[in-house]
Amino acid sequence: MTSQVAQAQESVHTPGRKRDASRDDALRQAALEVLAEVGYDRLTIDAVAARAGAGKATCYRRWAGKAELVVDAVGRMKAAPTQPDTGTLRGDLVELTCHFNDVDDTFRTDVQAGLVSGLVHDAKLREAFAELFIAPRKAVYRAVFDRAIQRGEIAPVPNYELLSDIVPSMVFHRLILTGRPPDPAFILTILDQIVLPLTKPCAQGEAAQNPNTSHTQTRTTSS
Amino acid sequence: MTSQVAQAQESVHTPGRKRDASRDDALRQAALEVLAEVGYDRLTIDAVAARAGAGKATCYRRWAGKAELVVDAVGRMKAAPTQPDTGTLRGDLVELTCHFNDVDDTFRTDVQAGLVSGLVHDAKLREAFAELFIAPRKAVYRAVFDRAIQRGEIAPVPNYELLSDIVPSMVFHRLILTGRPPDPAFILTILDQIVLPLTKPCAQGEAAQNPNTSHTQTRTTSS
DNA sequence: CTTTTGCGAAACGGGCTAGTTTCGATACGA
DNA sequence: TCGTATCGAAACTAGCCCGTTTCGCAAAAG
Repeated sequence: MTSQVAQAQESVHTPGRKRDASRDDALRQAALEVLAEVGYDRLTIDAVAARAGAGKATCYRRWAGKAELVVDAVGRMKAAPTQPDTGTLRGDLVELTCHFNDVDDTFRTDVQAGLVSGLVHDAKLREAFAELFIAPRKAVYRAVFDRAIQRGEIAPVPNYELLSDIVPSMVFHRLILTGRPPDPAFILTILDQIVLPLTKPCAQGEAAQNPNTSHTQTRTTSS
Repeated sequence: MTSQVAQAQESVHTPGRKRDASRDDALRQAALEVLAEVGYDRLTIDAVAARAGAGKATCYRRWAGKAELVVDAVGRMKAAPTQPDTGTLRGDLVELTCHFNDVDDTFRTDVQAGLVSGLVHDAKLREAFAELFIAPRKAVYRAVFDRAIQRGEIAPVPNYELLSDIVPSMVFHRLILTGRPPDPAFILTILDQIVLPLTKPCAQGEAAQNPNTSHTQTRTTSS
């Protein structure tokens, strides 16, 4: 973006001290930590620079401002890697959701929650978030469902994209509204009571439309 | 809360000019509008007072600060009233979700989105939000499901609370991450492909556990 | 009329933040 | 060695916001 980048790549003539690449990483890491702790809108360049043990000038020499720094830092976070293959759909989903929501490693969750306050206003941040968190998640979910289908474990699901959004949506909802980090038991409940039942052939999309052809089997009295 | 309230109710002796009740409403309404437009953390008392055509002193004479004003204003919003009774579960849910998410009236949605930036940090605001938005929603959902059960339309659902969170969660997720207001088609898709299928008896909670006893009936070939 | 309070408007002090600039020290190339 | 660019640190300008206070005026009670 800035002129320094072009100079660094095109090493025409480079007098003077070289830029310390370790400062880039330190600042990015500090930005992620501050982001996780106080959220996007309360993140200040001063706090990031201080945590990195760097001067503000060093920071502004690399990024134009807060938005660019955060987007770059979030963008370079190690994307969720594990493509689980436990042999069962449930096993894959459990590992997947627990990993994506980082039940064990709270840092990624905190970063995600910290970004929320910025997502509302900043469209650029929203794009970066969608590309860096949502898109890879969707891809992994697709692979897991496809493997289960090829395995013959479930019938083909036309709406895997919808299914793969259930857990993240409900965890996100819970996180913002209650302020509590994702609970493994909560995730398992969603999986066992919502997602997995929907993969059964009897519940494939053909709902309602004719609500009066119902099953009048159970009343409030004893069955 | 403040001493003025006690004085107003207990009219012992009230010298001087009376407080203009219309200023309360004007300030609350202005607060909601600013909240919907710029969000909680970017809301300033100055902006609210200016929009209400009032002085800041008038505002601070009634509320201690930003948090109290917003909580009071949100709390006095007309709560979702319509207890739908269309005769079918699907009809009730459609009316319910579309109303709660205000497909037609975007103001309530904007207020909700505007609150998000404050929910992350402010626990008090989170409690108010939960009490004023979540609790009544949950109650209405419960009534709708209960009526469907009594009607014999569906089997008793032990997890109505979980089911009633699906639509709001996914709409919320979509709202924050894409920035787009809730789409009626999206809501209908969730209802018909997720919520309603789960009310069928074959999909009642007993999922997975034994993934190998699967139903190897349907392959990718024609059924 | 006088007193007391509410009203809108404006100003003020204190605090926080962004982004720039300065300073002495350090590292690199010519 | 000399020039240049980076480094951390700090000072600095400018702006925004909060919460309080002041001011002139309007209304209600004695």
